[in-house]
Amino acid sequence: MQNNNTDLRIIRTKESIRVALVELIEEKGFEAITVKDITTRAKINRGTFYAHYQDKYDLMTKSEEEIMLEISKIAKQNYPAVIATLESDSPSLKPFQLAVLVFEYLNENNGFMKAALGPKGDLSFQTRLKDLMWKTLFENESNALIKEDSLLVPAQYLASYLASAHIGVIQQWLNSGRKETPQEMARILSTITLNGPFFAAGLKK
Amino acid sequence: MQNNNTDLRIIRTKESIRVALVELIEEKGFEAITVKDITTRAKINRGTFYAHYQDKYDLMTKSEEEIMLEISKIAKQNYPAVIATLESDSPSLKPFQLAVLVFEYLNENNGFMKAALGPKGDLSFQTRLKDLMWKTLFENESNALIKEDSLLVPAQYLASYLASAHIGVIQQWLNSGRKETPQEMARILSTITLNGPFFAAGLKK
DNA sequence: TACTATAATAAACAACATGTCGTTTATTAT
DNA sequence: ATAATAAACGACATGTTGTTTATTATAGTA
Repeated sequence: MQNNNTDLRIIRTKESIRVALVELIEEKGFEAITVKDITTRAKINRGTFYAHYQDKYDLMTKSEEEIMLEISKIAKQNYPAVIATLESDSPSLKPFQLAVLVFEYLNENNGFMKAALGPKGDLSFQTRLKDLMWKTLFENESNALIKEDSLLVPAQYLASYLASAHIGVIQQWLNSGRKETPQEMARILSTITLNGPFFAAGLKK
Repeated sequence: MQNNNTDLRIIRTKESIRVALVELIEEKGFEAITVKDITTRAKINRGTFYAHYQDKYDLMTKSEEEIMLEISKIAKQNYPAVIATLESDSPSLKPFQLAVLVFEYLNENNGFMKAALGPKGDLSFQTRLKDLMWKTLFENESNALIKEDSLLVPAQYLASYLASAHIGVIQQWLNSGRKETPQEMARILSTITLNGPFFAAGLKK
């Protein structure tokens, strides 16, 4: 009796499907891909694909879930410390460290991330990733944003602003060839957010 | 000899196609829509659709171009004044006024905007809209962002940050039922951007 | 009002993608 | 060695696409 996770044939098949998927998304975009494209590229029979996944959306969702889980772990393990630091007087170190971890993870999974977050990527993934960030910022039990009584704007717009802005910077980094190191990107993102975009631009003193 | 743009049959047909498109995007998302879906909903023959549009992407692109053109006009007419104000000492009035104009336009075209920018919308439209903002911020001839010599971060990340953040707030507003007025939204967006997100949250003094 | 150009229609077409079969072959675990 | 399982193969019904045909309906005009 073989195990689903140890049978070499299954591992090989799924691996080649994943590789083909990433390649094809970068080439023609997720929506333009057919199941036949994937199986031809992966050199497997079309029937075999359907033995493992319901359709291309099922494949994409399952690939995405693995990524989301990892990012979620990183965020949950580090977010409370970030907020605590922000509430203190020197909010400069911890947010930077969390950002470094995230950018290092993105860097390692660059192939999939670029494909999924790029202009030909998967809108539903981008939406879910934003939701993850949004909830981390907004719905967390010990969250400063919703406890704070001196908010100048509604908290949900603050969360949307931050979540979209951060993902926008990540997309720019991925699509322009990741020329900066994860450390440098973490510095950039922290600088803009902590100081405000116009201060970071030198347009406000 | 009838004119392409005045024949009532053509106007009626195109109008019903547009209405059907918006409805269907909200229901099942743009990518899941078939040409048959559109023509059934619009109560026209499928052949008639192909007499006016190449495919559903052609239809979407043409609908989007009208929107983009209007937004682009608003931005181009008002952006120089915004930058001029930012370079002076009291950068608070003009950005707000530009934002009001944009939010009023979005409010008027709420049906299409919600469909196209929503979670089931069109990724390529969102990408192009960001590009439009990005270029307005970054590539404009008389642009302070690229002239400024006291930048703390690379200008393209600043532009990506701002473009994504703004569209994120717009999406949040559209998807949560447009409870705030365009004026209120303009205030919210201006406040976060001019002061920085953490100042707006009261987390930074 | 009656005419005529043309838009809209119904119907059929080949090409292709989808998802599902049953059968055969190859590989794995015990 | 053998039972279990995955992969490959070919075939099938179904649905969508984009195009084309002959026919009907109608808007603008003389």
